[in-house]
Amino acid sequence: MMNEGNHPGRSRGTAWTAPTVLQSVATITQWRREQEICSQEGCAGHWYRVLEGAVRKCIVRPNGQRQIVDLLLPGDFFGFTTHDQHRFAVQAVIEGTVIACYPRRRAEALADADPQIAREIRERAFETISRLQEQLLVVGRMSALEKVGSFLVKMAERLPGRRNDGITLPISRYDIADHLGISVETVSRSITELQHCGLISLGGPRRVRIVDKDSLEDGSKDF
Amino acid sequence: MMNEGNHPGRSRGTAWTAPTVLQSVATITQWRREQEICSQEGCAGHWYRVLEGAVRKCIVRPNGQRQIVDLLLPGDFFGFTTHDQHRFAVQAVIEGTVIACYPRRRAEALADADPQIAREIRERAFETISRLQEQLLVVGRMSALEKVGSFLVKMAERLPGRRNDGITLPISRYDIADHLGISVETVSRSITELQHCGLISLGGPRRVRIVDKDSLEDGSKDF
DNA sequence: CGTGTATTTGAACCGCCTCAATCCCTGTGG
DNA sequence: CCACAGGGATTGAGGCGGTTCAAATACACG
Repeated sequence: MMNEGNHPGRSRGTAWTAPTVLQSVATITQWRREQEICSQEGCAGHWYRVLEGAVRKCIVRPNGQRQIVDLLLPGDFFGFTTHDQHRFAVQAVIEGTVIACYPRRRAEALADADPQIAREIRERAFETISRLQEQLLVVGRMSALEKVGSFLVKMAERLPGRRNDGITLPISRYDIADHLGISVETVSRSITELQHCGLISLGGPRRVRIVDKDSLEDGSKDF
Repeated sequence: MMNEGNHPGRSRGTAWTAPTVLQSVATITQWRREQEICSQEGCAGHWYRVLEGAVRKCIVRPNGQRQIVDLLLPGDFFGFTTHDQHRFAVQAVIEGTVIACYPRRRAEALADADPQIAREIRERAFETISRLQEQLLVVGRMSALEKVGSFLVKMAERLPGRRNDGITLPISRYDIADHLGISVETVSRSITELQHCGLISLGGPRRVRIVDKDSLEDGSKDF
């Protein structure tokens, strides 16, 4: 939407210590808000990892509906695909998002040479599978309250902000809406209602603290 | 629901030629309708592949809502997980479902010894990732008509029934409902409506032929 | 032929989407 | 410093779509 000069800056030695041997073939890049990542080169030839910030993988349908099929946070890999990354747009959500990029050919050569590296890549792929399954559990809920509630719990688990002093959502209500397949207004109303029920507490729109995790996940509470 | 005598029969040399070197450590088992697969032993220690039939991975919430988080068809792998297969129930959907089971330890040892096998497992994991992403695109739709339409298209692509003489759905309307996060009645009504619009044609409840694939996927049609 | 399950259809209610307006916060420029 | 603009977030009102409850139908199996 506001993406012209498309050459990201480079940086070395970011805050995130990447515990992977793939490090040796990685290129670290930094991206601006709403900037398209790797879309022009076809994606299929590289694997990626988010080191800082947040990334969304999305698609816009002919109707105009946008779907955010995946939301990547620090530590998450993406680009694990069999064929071409067909129709997905990948873009940085927040300013200063840092991405590690691994050329697929070279990474696979490393894996062929060292079983330990092969194991690690396999493990990362399995993590991706687990993450997508969790996401299906969230999006597959029937009521908006359940979707938003379980989404917030999942985010709290994935975001680094430890010890229950709350998290800072990296994405807007609009993103949450397109991620869960509901409207922005419903997202806002749901969050407000969850707050009134005492299941969460807010300190600003993006600051969320999980109060009653179990009720949020079950969706079985009286509300 | 109807799962007592829990010892599956064994069979060798099924119709499905499994094109994988993992074959050497595979145990082939056959399962009855609604039979629980591998749930008691904790799943985490094995990888699986569907050779015939169909398998669902699901969860039942405290509310009583059942969610089918994954639907496995012939050729699909499952059990690619990092930790324990936490809370999922895996069960055969149709009679005579054939599963290949690979002990994780032995399979990983094979991968360590042969980069080619490691590549294959990696590729299978990537296929799983692609499948889950496709699924997220389907359940993430906003209208029931779009969900059901794109679901049918995806099933037609995945099921072996080649040449557009139609497919035979391996699962019931109830399964589709719990898979898409909508009610059974809505599934039925959606299918009826898609038929009336001429986007699909039916020959019995389970026999579906895709007529207008593009309109089904876009969901942008006049309806 | 009876029983149970799967599927379809109907009717009423409610949740969510849509459209619209308002509020809030941040940044910008006079 | 204030005015203004713009995007994000919230709130309100109305209509539609989907859930729920109920019943009818179709079909397989013993």
